[in-house]
Amino acid sequence: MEPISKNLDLLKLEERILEFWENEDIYSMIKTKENPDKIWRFIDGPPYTTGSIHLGTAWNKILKDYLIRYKRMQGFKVTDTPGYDTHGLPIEVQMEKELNIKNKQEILEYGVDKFITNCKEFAQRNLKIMNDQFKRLGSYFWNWENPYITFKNSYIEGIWWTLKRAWENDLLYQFYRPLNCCPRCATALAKHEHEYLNVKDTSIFVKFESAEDEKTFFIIWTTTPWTLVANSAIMVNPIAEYAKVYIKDLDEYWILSKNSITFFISGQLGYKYKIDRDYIGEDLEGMKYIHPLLDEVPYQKELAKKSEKMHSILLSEEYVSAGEGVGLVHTAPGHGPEDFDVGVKNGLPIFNPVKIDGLYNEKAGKFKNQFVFDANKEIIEILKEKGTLIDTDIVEHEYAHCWRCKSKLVYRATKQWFFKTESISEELLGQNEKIYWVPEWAGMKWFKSWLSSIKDWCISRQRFWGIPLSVWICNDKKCGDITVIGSAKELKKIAGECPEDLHRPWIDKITWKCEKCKKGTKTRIPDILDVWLDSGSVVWAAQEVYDGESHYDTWIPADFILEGKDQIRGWFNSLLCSAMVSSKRKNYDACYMHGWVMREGEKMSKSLGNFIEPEDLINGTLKDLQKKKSYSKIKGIETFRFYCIGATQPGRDLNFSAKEYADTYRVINTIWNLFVYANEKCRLANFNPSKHKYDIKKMDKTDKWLLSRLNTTIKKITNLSDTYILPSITETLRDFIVNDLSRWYVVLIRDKIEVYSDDSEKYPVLSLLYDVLFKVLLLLSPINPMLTEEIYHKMFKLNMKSMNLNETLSIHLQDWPKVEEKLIDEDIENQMIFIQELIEEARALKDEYRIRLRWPNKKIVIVTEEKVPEEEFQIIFKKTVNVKELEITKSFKSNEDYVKTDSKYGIIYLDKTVDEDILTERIISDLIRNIQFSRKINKFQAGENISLKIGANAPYLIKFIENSKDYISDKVSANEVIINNSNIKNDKIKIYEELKLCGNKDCSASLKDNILKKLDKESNIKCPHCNSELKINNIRTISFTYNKN
RNA sequence: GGGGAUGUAGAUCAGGGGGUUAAAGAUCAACGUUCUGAUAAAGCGUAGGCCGUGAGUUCGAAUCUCACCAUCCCUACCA
Repeated sequence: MEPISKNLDLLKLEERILEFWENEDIYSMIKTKENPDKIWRFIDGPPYTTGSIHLGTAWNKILKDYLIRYKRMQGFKVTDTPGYDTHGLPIEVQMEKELNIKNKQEILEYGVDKFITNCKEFAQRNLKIMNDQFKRLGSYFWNWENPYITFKNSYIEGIWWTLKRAWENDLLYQFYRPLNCCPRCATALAKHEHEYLNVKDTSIFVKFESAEDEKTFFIIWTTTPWTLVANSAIMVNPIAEYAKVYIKDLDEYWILSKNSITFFISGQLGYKYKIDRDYIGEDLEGMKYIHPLLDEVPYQKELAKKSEKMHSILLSEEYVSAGEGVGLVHTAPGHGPEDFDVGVKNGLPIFNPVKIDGLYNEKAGKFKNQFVFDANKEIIEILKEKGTLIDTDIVEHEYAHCWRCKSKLVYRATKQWFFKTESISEELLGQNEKIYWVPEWAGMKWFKSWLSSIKDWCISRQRFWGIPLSVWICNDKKCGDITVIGSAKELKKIAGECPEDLHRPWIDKITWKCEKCKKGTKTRIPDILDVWLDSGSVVWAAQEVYDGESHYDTWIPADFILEGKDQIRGWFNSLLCSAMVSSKRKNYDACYMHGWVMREGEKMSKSLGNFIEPEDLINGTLKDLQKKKSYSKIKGIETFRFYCIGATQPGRDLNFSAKEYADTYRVINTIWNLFVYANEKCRLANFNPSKHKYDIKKMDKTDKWLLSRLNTTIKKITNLSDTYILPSITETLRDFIVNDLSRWYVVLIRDKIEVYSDDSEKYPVLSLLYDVLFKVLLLLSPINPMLTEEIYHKMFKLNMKSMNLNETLSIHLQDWPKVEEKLIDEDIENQMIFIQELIEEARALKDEYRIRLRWPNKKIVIVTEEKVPEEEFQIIFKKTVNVKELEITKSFKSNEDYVKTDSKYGIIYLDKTVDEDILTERIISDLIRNIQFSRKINKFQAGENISLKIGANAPYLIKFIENSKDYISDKVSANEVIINNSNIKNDKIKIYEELKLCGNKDCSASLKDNILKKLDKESNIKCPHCNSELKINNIRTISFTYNKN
């Protein structure tokens, strides 16, 4: 057994262990050990390879790492393949920044092939960096050499398989409809890519002139003036009340909802008015108006010819509420899903004059090539000039933005490809019921609610760096036949060729003669796929990485996945949807959802400057930690590992606080100290685990209690791990190690295992402690893999045979400890709790009467109705409270010798009287304590002998010392004790100390420096223990001296 | 607008399918003190809470119901 360093330097320790794992290739030993028949199928949700990881990513990987390690120790073969999301806007946007490219057009000018190559390199570069960062977290035994990467051909083929299956299942279709598009990225976006941000917009009230009645206007309100260009109709609610109102100030008639008359006309505008006539909404149907921008947008005249209903009032009960606004809703079917709905129902042309980059096209007339949001102002100006603008308002509302570049999105009708997820909503909900969610509400509330309002999933994007849609369409207009390709092999078969790299632009070159009409050419549609489909299909797309074969149809659902709450609409959603559209079954059985890492209650973000990177913790460079000196030691990642696993309930945000993080370090330090202590005791005793054994039959109750607690703890942690209740694991383990082991068991066995102890139990107890500590180390190893590896090497590795276990090079080749049910004894645990409570109360009572714990008392009487604890627990009580006699009874008659306290278990009486024996023990224990302390200050080793000389200035003290001579020499390792009849002089050659005692003989308490200092300055100082007045000339002294070493 | 989570000591959080008990827990911080050859460790004690606010159900509510307020999140057609 090697010594363990008293100083815990986690930074160096971690680096050493990581190097050891690397050099010895522990990972391949783990893989060799795994049982191929018992698989725990875990799927890593892939992070984007956009840069370095932050604390939230670290948290995520550490939680996963805990379970990977745990399941391995339980004998599972674990799918430990990490993944990286490499496609999509996140990377394109970053790449554009790097290349100083401002928009899509510039990419085309730069060259798509070069751009794609750049993106791939960028992804690979970041992947390597992130790989190293994850490994540094201690999440080391993963298949980092061979992660699944979404840009690989084999992966792309997996996604094509999804498309083909969805096509065959009739769940893939193309459709023209309004969708939110990002004008900067020039692509359509799906619902899960919208980010709602609060913005202030100018809203306008506009009057549309009636085409039929003179001086009559329809009043509408909108926050998006730019959509007026494409206005096609006005909607009203058929059953709401409307009115035609005469506006005296303007000498004209307005039609609007009755509700809005008062607040709007007289309230907001201050006009005098008179109601001319009432309408019910349906009365208004078919009334015609003149489009307010007819001169500027001449195409509107063309449109008017296409449908009778253009520029007229339509009815919609669903989308118009008369309680809001003015009750008439401006409708542009090309710019809103509801407008679209109503437009289609009424046979209106779907007019979208906006290009994908947000600029108007030529059909917008005067506004051609203007950016829609810039046009707002001009439109308002024009309306003002025409006198049709009634009023403007600033409204603050939430508006959808691009998740990557934060541009305001533009609703515009466009032709896109969709998965029919809305139609399978019921099935999705049904599958969700069968998923085991932690926390339960993540699935049964959040995800359920998401799935119930699910819309068809728009999967096509008008971009470059992504998986190309494997859809080829015949360019013959009459034919238009569609082929969906499911693999590279299939493509080669049908087209005769297949590019080496399946990305754009190479894939775009693949065409073939239409096999249906024999005239046209099949050409690929230019779109790429929504990046969320990439990761959504991982279960089969990464099949090759998982087990070396591509067999998409036979995929097996993941046993477990774990991600943050943003994945409800992200990965959790895309996984389930892509499995359902392709295979009509679910692809994960259990799902753990965690929150986000917050900092002092705020979301961490680069813009707020409260962003923490794992390196800040590892190197101890976090400012909050440098502020306090005692925090400056906290380095490395092990503290964070322990902290983040237990810091918060499942599903809740982790509010990172430097203080709590530092508190966790104290726990780690206590655990370390515990092992240092045990290690030292074992070594001093020449403890040999294969020779010295404990025998369960001969054990006392304290030891049985420890084994019971250990097994209770193993059982609990095993249960928590199996049911994925992660946060309670560290709490349970901490409680056992710190409270039961360090603060209680070690205190009880201290005397037995001291170096000078010749207790017959010494070696059995050491053996038990050793055994329990090893199991603890195993329980801790998935949480703190590096710390435990170090201790394993120093203390346990060479002795594994003695515990009937194989000696392994790493602790991570050991198995999870088994619960020994028969050792769990509830009665013993309860009795111990009971006696601990009593001990606390009794100690508090001594404390109240200023009786030091090392001073014995004659007797304690406990009056209680509770069951009397067994003899052994009473012995523990007597020992730890330091009392000679304990009586537990149902009734007791007290006298003036006793003081008492009421406790929740009964009344505790303490005999506070002092006789000669008690007094001797008091004085001698104070003396011994002082000698011990002095030895320590002067750096004497434990067990190192001294030659001691003691003197005192009172005969009774001399007598007591004489009587206890042997006892003293034992305790302080003195091979010689000389007792002097008077005080010894300080000769400065030897170490000299003295104790000042209270002059009250029955007290004789040794006085602390602060009391003595006070006594020097002022009179009327009372002894804190006996309350008698202290006088300088009455103070008694014991002095001692011993050789320096 | 709709939905959800959270609200318990100075801080961070447990608990809570109503009630053995007059008394609501933990950890950290504060204060006091003890113990100690694990020693830049550890223990004990004290103080600190109308369990967000207000109603309701009940013999009895921190716990169940409703409303409201606050924080955060999700969702959405604010036209």
